[in-house]
Amino acid sequence: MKSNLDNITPLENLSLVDKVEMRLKEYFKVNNLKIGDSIPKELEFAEALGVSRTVIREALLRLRTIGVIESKKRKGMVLTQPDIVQNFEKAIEYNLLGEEALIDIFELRLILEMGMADLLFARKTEEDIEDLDKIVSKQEKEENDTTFFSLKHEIAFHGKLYELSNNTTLKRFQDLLLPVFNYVHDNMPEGAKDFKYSKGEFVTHRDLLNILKNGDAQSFREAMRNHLEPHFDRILHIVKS
Amino acid sequence: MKSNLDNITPLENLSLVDKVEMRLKEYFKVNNLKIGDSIPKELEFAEALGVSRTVIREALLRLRTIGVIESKKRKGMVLTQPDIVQNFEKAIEYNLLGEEALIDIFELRLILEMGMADLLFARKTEEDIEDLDKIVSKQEKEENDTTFFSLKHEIAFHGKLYELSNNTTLKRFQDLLLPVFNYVHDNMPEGAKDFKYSKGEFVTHRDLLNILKNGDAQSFREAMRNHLEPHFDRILHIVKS
DNA sequence: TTTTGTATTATGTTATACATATAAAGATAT
DNA sequence: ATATCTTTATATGTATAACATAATACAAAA
Repeated sequence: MKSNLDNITPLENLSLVDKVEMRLKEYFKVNNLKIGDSIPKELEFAEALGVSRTVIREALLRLRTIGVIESKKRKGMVLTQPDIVQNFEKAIEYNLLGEEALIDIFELRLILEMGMADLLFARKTEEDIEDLDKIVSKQEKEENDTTFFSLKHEIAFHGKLYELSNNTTLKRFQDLLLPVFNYVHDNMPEGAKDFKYSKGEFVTHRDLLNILKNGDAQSFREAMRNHLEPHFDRILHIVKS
Repeated sequence: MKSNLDNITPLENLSLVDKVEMRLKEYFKVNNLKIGDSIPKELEFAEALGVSRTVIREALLRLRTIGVIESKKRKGMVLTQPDIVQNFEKAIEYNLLGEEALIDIFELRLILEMGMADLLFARKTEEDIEDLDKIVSKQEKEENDTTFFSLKHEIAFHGKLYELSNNTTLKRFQDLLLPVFNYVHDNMPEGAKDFKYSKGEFVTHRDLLNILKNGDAQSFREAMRNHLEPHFDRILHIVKS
């Protein structure tokens, strides 16, 4: 007789709260509840499901934590549109992300900047261009004065690009990715600023802006690729565990 | 006497749990706790902060929900690496995302696919190419047989691309974005399949694969842009509210 | 009509007791 | 001495009951 433990499944080890949460999710689905709809009060759920109010509260608290419901005293609880970025944000606040996750996120940001060219060209407005112009001009002036490279301008320019995309989720995403970006930037090895660009010259924010004015998405992409080359160069040579 | 309510600020309206959560976060920071470290038990926190165990539990539950801590009976609680994608995932499961958020996410996916070319070329292996080849061959065969366009192949191919990136976060991200992608795809207006490509011809998966074999990142980007043109075309003409 | 007080109600908080899983120590067998 | 089986202590999980608090509705007063 051959023993095979692959065919035997462990009996589910779910807590009551886990089960209640599943039931709640099912309840929302079956009743086709939408944003703004209110749900029964805790005691009613407790009675209906035959568990204590404590368990119901814990399950509901989970939902509140991920932003699916909101509760108000006396009024009860209503379904809300979850803020998908917010949870991300909270998790990051605790500074518990490992090296690998940080690298992943850093890469993610490079990917986003490379990929959003089409959106920029489709959504840009005259005002946006003017704003960008101001940002670039200010940078040029200050850098002339101080010969000091400031992350501030970096953030202002690239942040504005995300704004141009007119994609709220994307923009908020980058807001949240900024600290990570800074972290990796700060831990940059010495001499990284003397980076040798393969094409010989560096694409500046001014260059990018000009392309945004008169060029097309494709040339913007390649210019951005050059602009980000030092970062790409560093990242692409990291061997992940 | 002129009454002016601008100079009076509302006193903060935080719940006890809110405050406790802040204290906990501070506690982690001050003690410089890292992943794997264990934290005091509920009763100790309760006593130290002078609140009931319930409140502590609710605050800790929030942390557990976003994946910052894990708890085991008798053992206590330990800090864990938060799974940043998981929270995203949970929020989406409740089908409460509004039209605008869905569009944002759909755009995000297009951006990712456009932006990851460099990563693909830096990380691709012989095996990856072989796998992709199998996927494409299978698709070609089945489509010849049935003349039936299947999302299955679409998912297999593009999913594999994400895998190539060797970026776990990115890959998991697209896993989670798939349902949204399908949703938008399913709600595609009739006739979208007869889309007229601006350059006259359609870049197939086979074409992309060949570029991945012998070409470079830049040409891959432009090929991908063509491949995704119907999606871009649709998205870029949506006027957001 | 507007303001102010009052009752009501659902969530927020406290307290206490018990259930349950499990790590750790101790006992037993090999 | 090692392995396996019991026991025990313990921190989280669940239940119950009571009270606090804030927001709402509604009545009373100005």
